[in-house]
Amino acid sequence: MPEGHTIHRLASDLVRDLHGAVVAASSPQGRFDADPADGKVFAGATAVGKHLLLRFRDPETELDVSEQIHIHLGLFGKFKRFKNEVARDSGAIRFRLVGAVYTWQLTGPTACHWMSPEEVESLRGRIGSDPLDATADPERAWATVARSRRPLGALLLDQSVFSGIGNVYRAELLFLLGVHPELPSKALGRARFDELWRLSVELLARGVRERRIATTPKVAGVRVTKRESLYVYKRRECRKCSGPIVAIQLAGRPIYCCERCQPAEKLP
DNA sequence: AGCATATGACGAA
DNA sequence: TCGTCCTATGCTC
Repeated sequence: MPEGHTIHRLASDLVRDLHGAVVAASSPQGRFDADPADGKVFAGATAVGKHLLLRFRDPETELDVSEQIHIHLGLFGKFKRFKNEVARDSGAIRFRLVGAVYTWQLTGPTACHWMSPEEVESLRGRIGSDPLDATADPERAWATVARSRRPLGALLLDQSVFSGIGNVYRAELLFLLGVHPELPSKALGRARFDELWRLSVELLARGVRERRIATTPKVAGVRVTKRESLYVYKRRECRKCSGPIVAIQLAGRPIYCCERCQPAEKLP
């Protein structure tokens, strides 16, 4: 389920398992040149929106490998963890990292390749405000939101404006905000933008903790069931008003909303 | 066994 | 806006 929370969680799990360890790296599928990482020290993982960057160090020279592995899971990608003795060569494994105890296996990514420092810099430059990045600057997103006539529901999926938000989070965020997905972005206003950013930070962070997207409240601190974890995404009936949930095509993908709780606004 | 489906993004037109 | 790529999973027959 790769929206930003998945990638940030992945980065911290990889660091927890492998940081400082010499790793064996390979590409059983043969579609990636893992050799530059083989026998190197795993030196860190960073999530940038939905992008994952992996760093390595040469154990002899103590020098960092200047290129980093750039991974983007896309819609189908998975990066799964196994105990070393259980991991096996099934399916199309693009990239495998073996540490002392755990093996991580990547399948189906949209991207898995080496990136030069310049390319990494350029990637960071084109990625919008990331709610999961403590140093993120929401003013950058606001600058676009305040000017654009595009529907807000389209901007939320545009990774150069916001990053890490995907199709589930965008639907849930707009529902919680009570805003119709087709509202022209510039009509949102500063107060509602601030609330949108606050909700994004809160919900994506919760996604990292719970390893899934959940936007409905816990009852007595208890984790809600999967069925009850979302307000509108792929649902038929609104959890608040029991009205119908409609799916509108926006930015090429369906966005689910309750047009009673998220009324279209009359614009001046 | 076969098929529909999926939380993404890109390039061509 | 459309077609294309990437793969696993869970249904249906």
